[in-house]
Amino acid sequence: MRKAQYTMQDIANQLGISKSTVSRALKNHPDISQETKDAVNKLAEEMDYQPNSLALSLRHKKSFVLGIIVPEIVHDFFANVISGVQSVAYEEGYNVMICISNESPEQEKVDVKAMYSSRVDGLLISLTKETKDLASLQSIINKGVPTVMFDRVAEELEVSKVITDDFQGAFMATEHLINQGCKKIVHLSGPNNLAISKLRLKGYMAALDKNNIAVDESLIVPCPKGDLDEGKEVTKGILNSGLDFDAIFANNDVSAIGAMNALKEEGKKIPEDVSVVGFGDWRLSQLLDPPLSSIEQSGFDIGLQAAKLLFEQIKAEEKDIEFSPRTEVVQNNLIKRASSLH
Amino acid sequence: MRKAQYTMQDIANQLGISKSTVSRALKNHPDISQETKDAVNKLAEEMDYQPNSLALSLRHKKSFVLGIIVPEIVHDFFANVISGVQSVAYEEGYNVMICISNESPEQEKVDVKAMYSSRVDGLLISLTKETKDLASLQSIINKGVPTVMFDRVAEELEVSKVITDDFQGAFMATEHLINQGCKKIVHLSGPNNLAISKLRLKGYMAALDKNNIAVDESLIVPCPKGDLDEGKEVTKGILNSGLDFDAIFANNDVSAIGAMNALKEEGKKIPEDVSVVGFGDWRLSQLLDPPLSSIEQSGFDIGLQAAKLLFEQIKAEEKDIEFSPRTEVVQNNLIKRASSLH
DNA sequence: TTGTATGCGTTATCAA
DNA sequence: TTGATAACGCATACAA
Repeated sequence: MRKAQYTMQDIANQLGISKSTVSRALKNHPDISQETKDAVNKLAEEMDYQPNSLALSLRHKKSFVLGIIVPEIVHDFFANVISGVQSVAYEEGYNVMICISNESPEQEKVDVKAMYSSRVDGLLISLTKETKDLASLQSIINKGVPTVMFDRVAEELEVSKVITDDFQGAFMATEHLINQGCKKIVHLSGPNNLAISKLRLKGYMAALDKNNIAVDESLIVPCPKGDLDEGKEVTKGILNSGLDFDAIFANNDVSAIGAMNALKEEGKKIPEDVSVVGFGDWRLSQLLDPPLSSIEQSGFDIGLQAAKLLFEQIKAEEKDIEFSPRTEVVQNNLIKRASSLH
Repeated sequence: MRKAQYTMQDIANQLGISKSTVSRALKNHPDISQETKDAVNKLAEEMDYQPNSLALSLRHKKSFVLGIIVPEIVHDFFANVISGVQSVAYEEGYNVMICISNESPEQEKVDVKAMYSSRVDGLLISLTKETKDLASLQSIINKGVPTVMFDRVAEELEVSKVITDDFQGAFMATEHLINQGCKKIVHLSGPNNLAISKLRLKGYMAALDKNNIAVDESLIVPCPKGDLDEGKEVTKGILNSGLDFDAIFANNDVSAIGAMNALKEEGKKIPEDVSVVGFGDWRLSQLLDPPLSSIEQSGFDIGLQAAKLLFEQIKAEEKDIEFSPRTEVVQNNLIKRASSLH
């Protein structure tokens, strides 16, 4: 049977004082005599007394818990986000409660309600791919729970958001290739309907433009599925078509790997014959042979920024200051190839 | 300013009834008239009333929260464990609170205390690599919090544990190679002082033994560091030494990739010339070219088993039944190579 | 310097 | 069928 927890009342009884004195002694209240404090602290130590956060939270209407809802967790990006959030939460003395919506909008709704029931002091959320109904999220926002969306955000909600800079990342990747001397850069582009695909394409074109390289439409090859086989096939296709190119900037990390595999099979050397850069988030870039340059969507930084933004809001609210939602754009990082650049 | 939350008292006031009636109506208590129930439910719906779990927890001395402490989260294995735990927790109507000890024993202690302060109904923990002092963990166990350790467990604690079957996994990997016709199987072995290395080596030897293949000591090559370069160098070394072999079973996934890279550089075909199997946990096995067979330490299953074991214990305790700690061993899975086996 | 009383939101016991 | 009250563990306004 689970032992009853020790409470302040227990300490008070043993010492023959009142529980409010114990309460004050434990938090080093100036009114309490050193003598009493010492006695209380000593006994608390002996009994291994641990305060009950639940009672505290109820009392203060503040749980010191942050909620985070992610679509999946077995994914470096989201794992990194959580890691970033945790690091900020720790500093602030907060705990983190996690829900995984599993890409299910229904689960997501349940999660949002659970977060409110747990009275989290703030909520971080990245939406499911299929989330349409924002009612439950809107509802928790209406209830005044500070909320920050990240990565997969909903434009229509008036909350702070943290997103990656897709344009800038693509720009960096492309310019990185240009700086290596590449002039005919293939872009494996993503689905046209996705905002991120468009932004990455724009970044690619902007970099070319800045460096006075004309955009060649035939170098922009769609890779909508973004899987390994597609990347491989598409790359073999352009190799066989005789298209002249000296680099590939892939919209997607998996497409990039597919492309690398195709290049190697066709006897091309990387990066001597063709340089490849991918856009994505995966620590295994360095396990590939040769290692792949990549534009990393820094999940950690996103988590960091999102959590900081959330705390700004939480603190503003505590002080009853108005807080205007804003959107932070997190810079991407170019993970340099381990081998030398040509 | 954060709006005040609605409480049962608010519903009661508006309806001119008492809060206890509201409480009963909301949980469909048989004593309450249908009329009242309908009125209460309707108003609760309108006000978007959400019960306060904190008050509930305090009242019931039960938080419906599971705590999980992992050394890191940006790691497929632990991410999978969390995923497995979540799936069980959801079914039981529990939430999950996560702490990341970041491989720091100090942080771990803080986390354990935080978990107790939050009055989690159960704790899952995988230790830091350097954890020596188990006092805080012992303390929370003494307080009667159901606890299950997984993967990195401490022998000396009398709690349930869930671990992977290293012997069986290595046995499977080796027999998989034998079944493909391999007879001279190199084993890239891990650090001698680690229990898992020994178990994997024993599994390798047992499989050979069962299949009447003599153990050749020269085929057992140490790869203590387990990094990419080591795997590559060691493999090149054995290739240059003229050692005759037709397969590699690597103790570690990264060593396996290093080995593959070396083989490819030396013009060996995989799996035609040499078959490779790794021991580890990484979804990218299928992104490699060729995809690598691997013995997967199923983090998800570990999480599943650990959580189930934990709930068994929680429920036994609620019913005041005594519960004896036990250790579950989770079977590994062999992820088959996508290409055909020879 | 310390004690008493009250409330946080909920449920359960006992009356009505 | 409903209401009043106490209790969960803690902090604080007010008394002493």
